[in-house]
Parts: sequence; C-alpha cells; structure tokens
Amino acid sequence: MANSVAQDSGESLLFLTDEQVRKGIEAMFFAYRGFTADPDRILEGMDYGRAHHRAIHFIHRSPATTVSNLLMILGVTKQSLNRVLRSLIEDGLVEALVGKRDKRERHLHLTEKGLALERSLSDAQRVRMRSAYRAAGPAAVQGFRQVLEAMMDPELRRQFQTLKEGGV
Amino acid sequence: MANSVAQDSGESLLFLTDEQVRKGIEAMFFAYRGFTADPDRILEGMDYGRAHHRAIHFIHRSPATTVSNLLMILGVTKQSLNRVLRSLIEDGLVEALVGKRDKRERHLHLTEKGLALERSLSDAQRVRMRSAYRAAGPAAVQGFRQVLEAMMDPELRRQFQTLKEGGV
DNA sequence: ATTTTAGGACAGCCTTGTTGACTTTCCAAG
DNA sequence: CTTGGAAAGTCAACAAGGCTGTCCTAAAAT
Repeated sequence: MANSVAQDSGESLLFLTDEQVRKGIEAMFFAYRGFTADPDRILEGMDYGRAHHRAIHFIHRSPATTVSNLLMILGVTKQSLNRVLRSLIEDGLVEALVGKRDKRERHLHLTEKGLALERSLSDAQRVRMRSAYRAAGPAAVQGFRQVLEAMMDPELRRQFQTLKEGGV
Repeated sequence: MANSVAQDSGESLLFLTDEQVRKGIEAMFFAYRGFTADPDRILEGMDYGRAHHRAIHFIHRSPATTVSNLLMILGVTKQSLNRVLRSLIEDGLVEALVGKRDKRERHLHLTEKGLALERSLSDAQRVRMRSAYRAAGPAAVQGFRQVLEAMMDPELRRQFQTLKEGGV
C-alpha cells in the first residue's frame, strides 16, 4: 500500500489512501458517541431524549424562533418536532407565544426551568469539548472546524453560518 | 462577552468563550448529518438502515470478527445487532462461519454481494470525506483527527486505536 | 458434573423518525 | 368583499431501531 506516502503528516492530500480516509470515518463515528454521551446521561431518567436536547439547544440559540424555522434547522418532520415540543411545553420548559403579526406562527422561548436544563446540558457537553480542544491544541481546533464545515451539505452549511453570526 | 479575547485565531485556548465552544458543538451536529447523508440515501429503498451500514462497515474492517466483538465495537445490545445480522445473513450479504477452535463463536464475513454494497456505501462516504479534506487542507485534517480522538470516551478511544493498527 | 460463555430467538417496551389528513390563519386575484 | 390557495401548526397512526428480560442450545472451562 501507498501508506508511507501519506504518512508524512499529510503534506500531499491527493495521495491519502482509502484506508486513511476510512479512519477519518471511524473517528467521526466514535467521536460522535462521545459527543452525545454526557447529555444522554443527564436526560436518561427524565422523560427526555436527544430530540428534546436538540430542540432546547436551538430554541436557546435563537429565541422567538418559529416552529417552521426550527424544522429547517433540525431537518426532521413536523410531527417529530411537535411531539417533542408538546412535552416540553406541558412540562413548562418552553413557552409558545402566538405571533403578533402572523397569528399562525408560534414564537418559542425557554422558561426559567428550560434555561436551567439547557445550562446543565450544555455545560456537560462543553466540558468535554473544551477538554478535547485543550488536549489537541489551538491549531488542531482550527482544522477541526474547517473540516467539519467542509463536510456539511451546502444548504446546512449556510444555516450553520447564519447561526454563527449571532454567536461570534 | 469576552469574544474578542478568543477571536485571535484561538492562540489562547484557555480563553475560548462558551459561545465559541458552542459553535463547535453545532458544527459537530451539522457535519454528522452530512456524514451520514450519502449512505442513508443509498440504503433508503433497500430494506436497510444505518444499523446495517454500521455492521457491514465493521465486518468489512475486521473480517472473521465474532458477534461479541462486534457488540463491543458498536455499543448496542445483542438483540439490536441480532436483528440486523439476521437480515443480512438471510439476504446473503454476510456469512457466519462456525469457529474452528471455539465452535461457539461465529466468524462474520461479507459475501461478494456484501462486499459490493460495502463498496458502494463507503465510496459515497469517502467521496465526501475526501473532498472535505481537500477543501480544508492537510494541516486541518491533522487537527480534525486530533480533536475527534480527544473527544472519544477513553474506552472507545482504545478500540479506535486498536482498529487503526490494521489500517495505517 | 457443574458452571460459564457465545450465540440465538422471542416478547414487549420506548424514542424518534415517517406520512397523511385536518384546522386556522393569511393573502391575493377575481 | 369574497373565495381559493398556501402556510403554520396539530394530531393519528405506523415503522425503524434502540432497549430489557427471559429462555434455549452447544461448547468450553472448572
């Protein structure tokens, strides 16, 4: 195999072997398990799962967002989101305010209780993220983000970048 | 917020704001969707899903692996894997050979048909991966892998590294 | 001879994805 | 002004794929 060619710190990307790309794929698989592990642990036992976490995350990120907007970001169907949203609203974590201008729309907000859960979830996830960043070093973090962004579907990348603007 | 502090290309990781780490989290979420999109597209319509893909991937990666070994790698329960494996065997994509030394064990292999599907799945995924690598550049790829590896649970990291040895 | 291990089968549950039918509201064309 | 279509949201019903738990066989280990 032409392993030795690409082994030299990846100076010549065009010669990356299939095996090396495959390792990237596996790394992605194992890392994602780690990535979701901490929030999953917190959610288990409560009646919630990953779907609730995602909804909470993005409502917190973009307060007063509508259901449709959330649908686009999450990439699921209306009913999947609706079920999750209903339980969050019933439990008093999320508030849905009828739109002023367009009464068809519901503007979603986290309540105090919702904010508290969001904080505990994202704290846990950030701890892991931050420690991975620290272990890998600043340059690696830069590269990490570049590759992730290049890996997204163009449409998702635009949404991601739109979200970014508020944040940075 | 202290955004300006960490804005300087992450030279000082200890001062990365929560917002910046949060963006890493979102990047991971959106990138994973892209990561699974191509195989999902291929699988849809066939009777298979992501679970089948994962099994096929790791059987191809470690031929003659046993069921227990696969269970550890995938991190699912016997029943979850068994359901998947049964359909793959019935459809003639996977062969389970009784162990020579230990007849309790089944050694799993892909058949020609299984290899063909594996190839089409991993080709699709590699195309995306490779183009992301190319877009981000060699240094970024290095960093990408470092952060992913640091993000894994220690136990999974060991398994990942064990798998790597065969490959690199 | 007994216990442990690898694997398989089956029942039944839960989360979260899907589609499709149904309101309510808004807007624009007649 | 009305009416017809599009958009936002709700709900019912189903499927995939996780999970647990139990029971079974065959082989290995003690």
